[in-house]
Formats: sequence, C-alpha cells, structure tokens
Amino acid sequence: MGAGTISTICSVNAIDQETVTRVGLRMSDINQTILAAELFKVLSDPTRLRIVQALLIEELCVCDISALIKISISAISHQLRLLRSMKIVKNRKQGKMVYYSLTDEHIRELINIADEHIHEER
Amino acid sequence: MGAGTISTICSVNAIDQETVTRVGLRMSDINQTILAAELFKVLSDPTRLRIVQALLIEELCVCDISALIKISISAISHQLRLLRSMKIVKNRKQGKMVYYSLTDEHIRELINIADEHIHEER
DNA sequence: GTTATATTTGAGCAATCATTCAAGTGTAAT
DNA sequence: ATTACACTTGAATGATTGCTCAAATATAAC
Repeated sequence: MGAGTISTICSVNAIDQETVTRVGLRMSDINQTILAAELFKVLSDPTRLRIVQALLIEELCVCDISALIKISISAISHQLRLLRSMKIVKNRKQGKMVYYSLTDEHIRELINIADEHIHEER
Repeated sequence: MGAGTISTICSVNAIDQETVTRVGLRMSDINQTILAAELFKVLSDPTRLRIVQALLIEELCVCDISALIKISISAISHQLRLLRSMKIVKNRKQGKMVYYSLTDEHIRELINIADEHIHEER
C-alpha cells in the first residue's frame, strides 16, 4: 500500500477496516459530540439566537426582549427556560420584573465565527 | 435618567422604548441571524456533527462513514445530501464509490470553540 | 446484455419542537 | 384583602426532522 494509492475498499462484507479504525481512533468521544451538538442546537433556532444576540449587548427584562424580538412573552419565557437549563443565561429578580443576562461569553465567539462564515460565502 | 438608574419600565402599554430601540439598533440584521441559525442547525445533530468531525480528519466514502458512525448507509446519505445542499461538504466520484470531504475549514473553528466551552463547564 | 455493488431518493412514521392559549405564581400598589 | 402586573408553566397543536424501508440510479465486472 504505497503512498498515493487509495486503500479504501468499500463493500457490505469488506469495509476498509484500516481506514475506519484509523479515523475512529482520532475521533473525539461520542459523548462529547453529543454535548457539542446540544450547544449548537441552542443557537440553531432564530428566536433563541436573537435572544442571545440581544443579551450580548445588555441585560434585558422579559418584556423588553419580547418587544425587541416581536415574539409573545410566553414564547420568549419558554425559550428562556431552555436557555437557563443549559446554563447559557442567568436571571435576577427585581420587583415584578426578571432581568436576564448571559452566563458565558464563549457564545460571542461562536456567533462571530458563524457571521464570518456567512459573509465569506461566495 | 442619570447613570446607574434603571430606565426600563415594563408594562404591556409602556415597554421601555429607549432600551428597546437602543438595543435594536445594535442588533444584526434578522436575515443574517436566520443564516447563522441555519449554520448552527447543521451542527446540532449528533449524526451530522459526527460526519463532519470524521471528514475533518480525512476524505471518506459513504460506506466507511457508515461503518465508522454505525448508522445505516441510507441515513448517512440523507444527511450528506443536506450537508451538500448547505455547501458544507463536496463529493467526488471514483468508480462505484463516492468520496466526501469538507468544503470549508471554518467549521473546524466552530467545533473547537464548542469543545472548549464544554470542557470549561464547571 | 445480466448481475453485483455503492449510493441516492421518496414515502411513511415516530419523535421532537416552537408556538399559542389558558391558568398559575409572585410581587407591589391600593 | 383586592387588584394589577410581570412572568411562568402545562397542555395542545401544527410543523419539522431523522430514520427505515423499498425502489431507483449509476458504475463495474462478467
């Protein structure tokens, strides 16, 4: 199997084990993949992504998020619960109002890179 | 409205317009948000993320991806079609086999940051 | 041509999801 | 206590999604 030869021989009875095991060894743990997928899922819904983008700018109450994003307060609240459960946002109560903010600035990097990717699309 | 005062007054009839417009002006375009959400969605499914992770290592044929990820060839092919439509992967035909590879190295950065985020979880 | 293999594709199905609606909780003002 | 407001929550619903199965396509070997 010299350099340049394609060693992969594909068939139901004879998958190229060499390739499969070589790549398999370099792949990350499946559980880590699942966690990463969950993180990406949080950002995969426009409403949720908009909420996060807004909170990247400043802390906001539920009512103002709703006005800003033009989605019902109930829908926003449901999404905030999800974001809270994933430790993406935290909240603070002041009188009748609840203020939300981000727990983690890592998110900003992910969003920035996604934006770069979109702009560089040919 | 001096520094330090909380100007947001929240009510159905009197949302704090100042805050809403201030943040609104700094938010990115909604269409860009939708595109970014779509990109995150690609990576939000464990099967798809696993495929991408594998292709980050090397070019692979459908059959070997299937063996590596332990998902039916049909399911892999469906996901590859989606990845192709989003210009995340490209393919190359050689004989009966089809080899897939990534079109874009940006994805690697996104995955790296997600992994960092997961490891830094307390 | 026929047969075998590698991949694609469409229909169907169960599961997940984002939203709405209605009812509930908690806080503050009267 | 009662009323009003900010938000939460559970159930219901329509839409989306990831997979399976069966049939189709494409290439290669015979």
